Amino acid sequence: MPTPSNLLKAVRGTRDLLPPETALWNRVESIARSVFARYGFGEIRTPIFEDTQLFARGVGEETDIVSKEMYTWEDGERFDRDLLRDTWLRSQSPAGAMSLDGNMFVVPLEGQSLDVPLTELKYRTELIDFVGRLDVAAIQNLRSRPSTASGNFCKETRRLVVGSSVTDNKQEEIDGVVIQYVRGSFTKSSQSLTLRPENTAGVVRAYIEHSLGDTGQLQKLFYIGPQFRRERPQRGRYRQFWQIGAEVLGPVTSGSESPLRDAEVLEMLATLLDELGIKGWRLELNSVGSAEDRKRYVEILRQALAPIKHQLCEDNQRRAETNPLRVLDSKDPADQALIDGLPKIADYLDESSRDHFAQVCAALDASGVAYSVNPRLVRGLDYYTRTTFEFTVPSSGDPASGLGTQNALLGGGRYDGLSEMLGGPKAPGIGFAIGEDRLILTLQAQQGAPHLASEMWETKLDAYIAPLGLERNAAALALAREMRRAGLSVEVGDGTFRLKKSFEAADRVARHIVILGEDELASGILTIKTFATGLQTKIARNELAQSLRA
RNA sequence: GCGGUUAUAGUUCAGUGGCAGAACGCCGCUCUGUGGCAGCGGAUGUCCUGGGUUCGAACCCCAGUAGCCGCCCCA
Repeated sequence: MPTPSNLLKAVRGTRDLLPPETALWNRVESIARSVFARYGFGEIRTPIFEDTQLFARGVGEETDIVSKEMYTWEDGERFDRDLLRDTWLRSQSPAGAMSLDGNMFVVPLEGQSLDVPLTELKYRTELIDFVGRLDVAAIQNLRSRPSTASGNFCKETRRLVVGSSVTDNKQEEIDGVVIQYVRGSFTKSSQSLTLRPENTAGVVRAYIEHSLGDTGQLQKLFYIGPQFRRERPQRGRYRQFWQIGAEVLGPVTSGSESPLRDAEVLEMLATLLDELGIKGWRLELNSVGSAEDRKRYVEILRQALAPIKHQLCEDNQRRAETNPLRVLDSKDPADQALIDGLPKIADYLDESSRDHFAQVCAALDASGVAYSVNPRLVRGLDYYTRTTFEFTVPSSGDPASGLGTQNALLGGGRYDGLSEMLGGPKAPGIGFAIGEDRLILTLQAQQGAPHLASEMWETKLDAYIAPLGLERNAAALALAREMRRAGLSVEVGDGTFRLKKSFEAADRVARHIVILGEDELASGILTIKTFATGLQTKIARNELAQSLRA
């Protein structure tokens, strides 16, 4: 398709879903709703954007999702330059730098005029008080100076500020740029918001906010909706993607911690995939233990990796440093033997976690749900504890997949500490999220084009009304209203169409054509033709709906 | 963020320096109130954008943008 530069298009990583494909989406969602209903889940709809802190604390500040893949912006930002200038004049300013009471800002050493909009000021948290950000012009200005900042100046500045607690009049210098931090008491001027990158944190936030735990009841909630991550698009990965997910959580006394809940969720997913008609799915299961188990294990893993690291591929060497758990996920064939020799997390679980996992497996065995334990299955999000799982379909190379290299259809796990991480009461839980985009791709690949064609066939309308002549248009719409109110699906043509054209149009979209000409209007006896049989009959207007329904 | 690849009609695509093309779809006619078939005719283009080379560029060169696929990472 030609893509002229002045044409507005869906932005990178987003797309339009059009009929008839949307029929498939609706079918998937209605099957999901019906399964969830049978397991006692109710629907929850949380906002599409939340306070950035929710994801920073819930998902994990150090995860890739939070550190570089979120759509985040400052909402309600205000910048009153006159006020800033006044406060600056009143402040004690160290030589070569400018200081603003209650704010942090950055200025080149040579001392520029303050008329240049050097800073934007933002309220962040109580601890940090304020975060300054160079505006675009100022960054370019700094970059063009030979002895000053490099390309990641902005990132570097942000990290320094966010990561450190600010004391009065702290000052530092980076590449010839003085950064001055000052405590202050500005009123709140903006809030950092983020498009949700996943929905579990939002659900738990809502659970806390509405004191759902106080009901004493186990909460079973499902959601269907878009999520957002700023990733490079790829097969089955979009920047706005859809997830179907569910969460089971509640106070311990409601049984939320029971391994039965884990098994029930897994068994429900098996049922859902079967009812959707997904073929060849596999359930992979593991336990990552408690938060403490995990921390201990990561340390042990790090130590085990240290002596053999140099034998691993480049990617894994890096992972060994930054995120040892990811080494376990590596598919590099040369490294498999070494990876198999690494300590297994199963050996470092405490007794209750081990026992929990054994009971989950026993319940699955009893319900006849097939699974395989994958000791290497670790999840990227910080909040997971104990049970983690993934459902996959046959991977790349297999045409039945449709997913390319992304063979995970859904993933999830237990998150016993998440509520407390967000400042809520103890509320153990387990949940999952299905990548709906991937689910659809898989269904399309497995069921093929004939399925989609039949989907269209089912949506053919009951009738197409062909008015003959412009004078019949009004009567045609009136007839359509009558029939639609009787529950029929009807399309109306236009009186200017030649009858031949009406027939062609009608055959494409409807099962019957109703001819509405002068004779028909006068007599009240309508002419109906059925496309499938080619039979044409005359039917009294008041018997029409009845006859077409048959 | 990195790599590969692609970009021409509504769609799928052909076109390796010399008039902008095919198939399907769309519109019309053959056929004034009867579709599917057939024949004939027609309309539709920023050849992704900008620059360069050339008498001449959809085509060659440079840069950019976007799609797709993969890597990183992750559901």
